[in-house]
Amino acid sequence: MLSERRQRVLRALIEDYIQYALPVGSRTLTERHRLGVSPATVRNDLSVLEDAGFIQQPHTSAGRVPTDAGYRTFVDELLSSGLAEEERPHPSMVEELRASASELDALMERTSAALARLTDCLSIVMAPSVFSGRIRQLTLVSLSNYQAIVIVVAEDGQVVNRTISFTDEVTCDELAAAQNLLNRVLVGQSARDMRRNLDAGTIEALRDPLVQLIIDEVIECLGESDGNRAHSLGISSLLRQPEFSNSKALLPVMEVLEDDQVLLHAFDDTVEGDGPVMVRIGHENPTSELAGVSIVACSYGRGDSEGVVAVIGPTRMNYEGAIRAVRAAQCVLHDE
Amino acid sequence: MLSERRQRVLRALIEDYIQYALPVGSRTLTERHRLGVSPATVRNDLSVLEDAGFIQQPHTSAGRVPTDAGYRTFVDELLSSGLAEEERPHPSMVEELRASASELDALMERTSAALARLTDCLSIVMAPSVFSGRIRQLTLVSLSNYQAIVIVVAEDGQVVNRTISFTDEVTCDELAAAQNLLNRVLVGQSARDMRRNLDAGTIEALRDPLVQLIIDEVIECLGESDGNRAHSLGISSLLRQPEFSNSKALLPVMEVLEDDQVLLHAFDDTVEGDGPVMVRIGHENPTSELAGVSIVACSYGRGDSEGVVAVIGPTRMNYEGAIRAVRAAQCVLHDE
DNA sequence: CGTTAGCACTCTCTTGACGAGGTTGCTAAA
DNA sequence: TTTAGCAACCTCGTCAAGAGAGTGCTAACG
Repeated sequence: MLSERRQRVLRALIEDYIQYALPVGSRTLTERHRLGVSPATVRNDLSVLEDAGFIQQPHTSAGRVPTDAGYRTFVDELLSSGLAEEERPHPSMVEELRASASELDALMERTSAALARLTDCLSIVMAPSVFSGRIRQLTLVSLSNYQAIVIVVAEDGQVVNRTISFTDEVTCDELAAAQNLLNRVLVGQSARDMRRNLDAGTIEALRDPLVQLIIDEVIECLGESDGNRAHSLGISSLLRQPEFSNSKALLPVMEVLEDDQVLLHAFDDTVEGDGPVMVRIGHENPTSELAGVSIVACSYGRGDSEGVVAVIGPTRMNYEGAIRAVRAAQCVLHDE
Repeated sequence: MLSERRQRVLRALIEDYIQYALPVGSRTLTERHRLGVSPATVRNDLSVLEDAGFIQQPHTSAGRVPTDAGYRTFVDELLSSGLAEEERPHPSMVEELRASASELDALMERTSAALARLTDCLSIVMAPSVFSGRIRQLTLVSLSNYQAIVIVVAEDGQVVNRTISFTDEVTCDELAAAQNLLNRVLVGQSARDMRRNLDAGTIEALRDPLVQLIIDEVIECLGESDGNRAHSLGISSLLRQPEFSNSKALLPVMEVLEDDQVLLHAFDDTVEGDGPVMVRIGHENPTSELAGVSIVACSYGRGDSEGVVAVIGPTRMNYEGAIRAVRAAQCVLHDE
């Protein structure tokens, strides 16, 4: 266990490094913080902290830099103390965003933009899963005798659509009949439910091939669209950070980000429910491509279908600000 | 006017520079191309080409590098000769993509991915404007007595939606009545038409405040969504290019790209109709942020509403490949 | 007159040396 | 346990020198 002073030293070092992005030495530390001890003492402490794995030197005779483990204790301390739940974060942001966007997509987009601006990080806002959410209504629109669009409105107001092609001619009347039937049977179910029922073969009416085709397409479409409803902004914010000034450092991150599949699963273990904020630091990330960045994320929404809001930045990010901002975004998106 | 040999020299230099990304000198040029003259002669030619503004030296005693004007003549030559229209580009790509995606959004996404991969550039695919396209059908879905979703299906199958809030209670019956009325009056019109008719006050039935509110929202929604339906992929491709190895060079480009407004207007002057490919090189771009990159773009679609497909890369991009790929994408997206 | 060879010149890039600046670890004293 | 002092270490910037690459110029050649 670290003595109280050594904790203070670690904390001071991390704060300085977050601010200046340069290795911090013992003298600088005593000058910038009222530690009440001499540089020599701090040097001893730094040596202990290094042995404990919280900090390291880029090379002999440079200052120290926090390790992932160092950030981890820093963040844990933050989360357990100063950043108490009761603090209402950025009330202006919440109001402003709520007022500006009447539609979920727009709200997500603006929230993402605000998040990127506030944190100087990349931000990601993923819509609640429409696959696990219930269906409110289903509409079929004929494009021709061989094509139609199926539009699904989810319980929470999200809308997804898909074009269906028929091998045989389908009249408008048949389409209307199918629409009525499907609405009677499917409303209130999720795609997950549908798949289960379909496998079980419970419902007699669904034997009709047209209806079956449409259901298949709906299920597939709902599944696919989960990956596509992510807004991400703030690459330019990342580019401004010194750790990404050589773009080689950014490449792995961008590769992950441009691959929907990876992105979709990057937050699988985000705590469920309107829960606490998850912070993953550097090598704590599941994929090696993300070993150089930290992710602050939490889910939002209620019940079956939850979205994710997250920021990604260098491990030297402002964790306090990021956690605050992500909490605020969670508020904004919660009961829209 | 340049002599035939000097044109060959210019072309050889540009091809080499595109390939190796290093300044090219006279000796290298004679070694890599069968120019049939000595380095000294090439030196004279290079001097002439430099005076004419087609190439420049990064510093005395380096090789030469093409200027924007140099690329311009190179591209004009390409467009007028080797890259004849009749050449069917990448037939496998067209087929593969067409088969894989039943929905416009998915097709755009995949086309964008293929384009980025093929060209090693950033690719942008923008959906046809739903603002200028005609409406096929309009659906209202009640969320509560004070909220509803309006879903607009465009003639070409695109679907956009928006949540509307009412100040006074609106029953399902009222909503249904409004839906019927709106479908009778609006189908076949574009948002542009609507605005005109609304201003003129031509149609008596539209005096109803609920109907009027909905129309307003529809028009606004269609206008806004034009900016949001862009798919862009390939940032990682750009990051791999040596000109963007220091990310400072990428920053202005990313800032433009993350600003929907700018992006929307970046292609305003793209030739209309299923027309030729537009190439804008470096400083030919309207905004100074894009002075370091080239854009190869063309529009696709027919009639009222056209989309745009484009790639953005360093001025040292493979113009031939990019033009081919953009044409192929135009084919893919044309009659979907 | 266009083309070519030769040569001096220029500029960058790399290398090595050197000093300045900053930080550490150690030791001995308070 | 804390502190002051000191030697050692490493990086970074500058500087000089040399290699390498390429140019421009001049004079000769067909």
